[in-house]
Amino acid sequence: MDGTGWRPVKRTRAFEDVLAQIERRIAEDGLTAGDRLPAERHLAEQLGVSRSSVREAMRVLETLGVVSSQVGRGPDAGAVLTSRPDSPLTDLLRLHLGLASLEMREVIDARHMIEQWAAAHAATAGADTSGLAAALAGMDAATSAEEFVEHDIAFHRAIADASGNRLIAAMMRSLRDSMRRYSVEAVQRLGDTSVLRADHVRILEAIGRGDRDEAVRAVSDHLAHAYPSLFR
Amino acid sequence: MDGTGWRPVKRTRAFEDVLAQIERRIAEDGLTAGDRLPAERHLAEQLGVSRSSVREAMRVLETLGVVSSQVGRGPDAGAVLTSRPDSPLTDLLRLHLGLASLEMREVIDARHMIEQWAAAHAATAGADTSGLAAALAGMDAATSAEEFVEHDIAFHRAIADASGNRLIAAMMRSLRDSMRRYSVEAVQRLGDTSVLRADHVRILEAIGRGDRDEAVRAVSDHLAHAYPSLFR
DNA sequence: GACCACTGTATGGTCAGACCATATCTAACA
DNA sequence: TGTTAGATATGGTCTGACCATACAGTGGTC
Repeated sequence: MDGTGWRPVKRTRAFEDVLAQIERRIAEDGLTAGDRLPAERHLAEQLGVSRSSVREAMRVLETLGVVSSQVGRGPDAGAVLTSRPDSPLTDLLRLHLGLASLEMREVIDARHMIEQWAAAHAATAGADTSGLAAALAGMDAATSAEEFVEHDIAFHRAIADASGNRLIAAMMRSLRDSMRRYSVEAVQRLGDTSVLRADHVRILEAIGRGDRDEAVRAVSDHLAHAYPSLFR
Repeated sequence: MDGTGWRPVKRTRAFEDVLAQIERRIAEDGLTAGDRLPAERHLAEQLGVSRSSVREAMRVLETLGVVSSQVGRGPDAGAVLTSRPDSPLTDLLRLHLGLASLEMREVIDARHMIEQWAAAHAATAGADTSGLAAALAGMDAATSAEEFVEHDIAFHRAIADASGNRLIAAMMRSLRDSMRRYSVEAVQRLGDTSVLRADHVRILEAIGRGDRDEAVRAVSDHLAHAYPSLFR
């Protein structure tokens, strides 16, 4: 004991204080996407820290998809609150895949779970399937694996968006984006995409007529065809 | 036209270069959790940028749960690669809930999806249920809603961990952490927790005897009891 | 030899101040 | 009225300094 009072292990860093203050203000003032934060120099003065610390906090918020910074002057300049949960999720997954702290198997399992959920909800909600049809046409017209995958992504993305849950849709987009390269390789390895095409048609039709169970089965079969090595 | 050649809209910022370089090195050198990054000053010199820019990149990586920084000297000091997808996910969800860019309904739907998946896989895998039983005992002994929720979180977390998918388990933990406050209110509003207890016992037993379908149903019923206002 | 206190040093954390690039605003001017 | 030139506020970057921390070494003491 030192008799001077006690200090817990962790000192909070200056930028963490800034983060907490900003988060508090967001909650208290009810700030939402589109609202502006004070300029870095003003925040630094108000909070009694250096501009560097404010900037580090800004980087964190930007990384989390909560603010976006523009230079210059005027109503659109400075740090503006945004709402982009996708790109942080994508970065997160990509980096952790790179670090080998996640295996592709786990990512594909997660995708399986989300795709089934989204297809079921899209079918139940009687979603508009014109976007799906357009993506399908894009796949038919594709002349390279990369191009095919782009439209494939658009197809599955449309299902997720149609599910009506923005969080789950964001997860879906991030998963798909972070495994884009792997998908291209999978398509190249497969060579023939006619099986995938048939799967897509089956999914589209099941959703179109609101057949939930068939939509779920179709998605499941589709993933098994696309990544045969990962399914027993 | 200015005749001097053309410049695309977006200039990359210095810290973004640093990020790209570090990510490249992680991929090329096959760095994984536990490996150290060069010191900030060295990185700054190697990459030809200021230390501030390196620090901003570090904040980003730290936010994404990829590095962790320690001061001091020795083998454990400096920036060390880590693997914590949980805390970034939690921060992400908490901030976006605060920003009202996500609704609680969406978060609970996502939780529903993940809980069902995890319960099904835990049941199929014949998971050890001793952790679940311990959490159940903790809930029985709890004397406040906060305490109850802590053990409740532990219970559901154990199911997610038993599913064998680290990504999905991380999603589960993050979802649950970000809605901790809401859970406490829900328990207080409910008053009597005997219904929840019965649900937990039912889930535990279904997983214990490997009854996948019953586990899924039990989880679904449980969430309906816990958040009655969000289920039709 | 074993232990302990002191000093050195590499690390991240923080700050102050300067300058640049950019985008808008303002006022003078034609 | 339209245009242009300057003023200004913003983020982006750099430099250099100093602090706090925690280990590495060094030397002394027992």
